[in-house]
Amino acid sequence: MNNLIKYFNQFNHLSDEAIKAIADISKPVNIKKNQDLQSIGHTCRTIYFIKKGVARIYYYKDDIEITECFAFENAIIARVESLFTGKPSRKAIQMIEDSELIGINSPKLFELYDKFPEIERLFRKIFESAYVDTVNRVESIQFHSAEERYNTLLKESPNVLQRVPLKYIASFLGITQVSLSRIRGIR
Amino acid sequence: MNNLIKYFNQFNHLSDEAIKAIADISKPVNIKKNQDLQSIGHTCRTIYFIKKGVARIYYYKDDIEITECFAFENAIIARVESLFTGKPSRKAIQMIEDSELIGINSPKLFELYDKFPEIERLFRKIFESAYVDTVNRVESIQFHSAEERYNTLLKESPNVLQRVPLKYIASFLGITQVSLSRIRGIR
DNA sequence: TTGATTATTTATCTTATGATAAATTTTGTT
DNA sequence: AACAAAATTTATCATAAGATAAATAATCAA
Repeated sequence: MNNLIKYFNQFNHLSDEAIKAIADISKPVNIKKNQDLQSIGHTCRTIYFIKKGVARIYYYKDDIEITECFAFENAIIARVESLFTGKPSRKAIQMIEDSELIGINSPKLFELYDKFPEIERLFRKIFESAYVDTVNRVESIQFHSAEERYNTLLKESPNVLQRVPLKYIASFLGITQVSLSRIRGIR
Repeated sequence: MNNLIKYFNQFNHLSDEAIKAIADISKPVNIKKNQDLQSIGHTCRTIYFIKKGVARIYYYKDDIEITECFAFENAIIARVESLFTGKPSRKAIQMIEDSELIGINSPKLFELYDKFPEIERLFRKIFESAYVDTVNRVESIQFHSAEERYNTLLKESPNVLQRVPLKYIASFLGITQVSLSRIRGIR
């Protein structure tokens, strides 16, 4: 839990009582490389914190698999379009490496919001921050070339190449694997 | 305020006291067609509710103006990447028609969160919903052709063509005005 | 270690969109 | 109404990325 508490403190300080309440609805999850953590069609009822490993969210469009995003250590991952709507998700979360996570039961978490406004505030701030990241991502896709996006990714996550297969990176960038290979070949 | 309260109730019911507290930090704003509501370089300290009119958020990339999004009646608009970070925004909000808005002072709103958890919850839900919309927007840009995106926009906002110049729609779709004209010409 | 599978690169050809310029239409102002 | 300015369309040529196929490289399992 230690890293998780450190992560929380970046957003909002919690009382010991609140930390205990979250610990009570959390449990460790270990998962092997290439396994799905959550599968397509399943409604999101768990928010995960990544202690170790790399995650990606993916979905299918016309039978082609598309990676929506990656998440690394000391970050939270969830399919928010299901978490916040209660609808089944068309997306899955897969762990790209052998991974250790902490799963927080989200229906129980939302119940805690009533008793602990500090917990509601914490997650409000976490998701506001994730929202800002997503807004910035729209900007990066909307009017940057594939090559610019590739270079930006390398700058922001220098180790992504070591840890994530190129085929996943390609669809994340919005291009085919062949195009990515061409862009990489230029230099 | 009536429509605003109706809008709020979609997300979270508020007590009369909470409504009064929000009313006390809100004021009407009227603005002429094509005027900027908030300008580039200015830090977002107001959240707007649109009673009448159409808004867009825009910014510049390499001296080219890009429209990030539109907002119509009975919606909220704010430059969240500034609202939530406190940093000056590289973006502006412009009203595309003569408009009537309600401006809510955001520093004061955030202070209300301490006294009224119900208000914090309301805005948490409002922005969670906006976050989900943005996640869906990433998906629409990431792997759909310009023509698909145009058709989706028409389906989602059938009256956008009547109210918004095509040059704004083009950059919103991530293409040039000339390309949009070509796509429209096909049918 | 070997063979099979999967990932990545390279090559060729096609296509959607960009850049630029010019023509036309619409809108706004006097 | 008439002019000017702005928005939209049309045309031409250039280019980045898609589709497909095949070659090579890396990974995995027996």
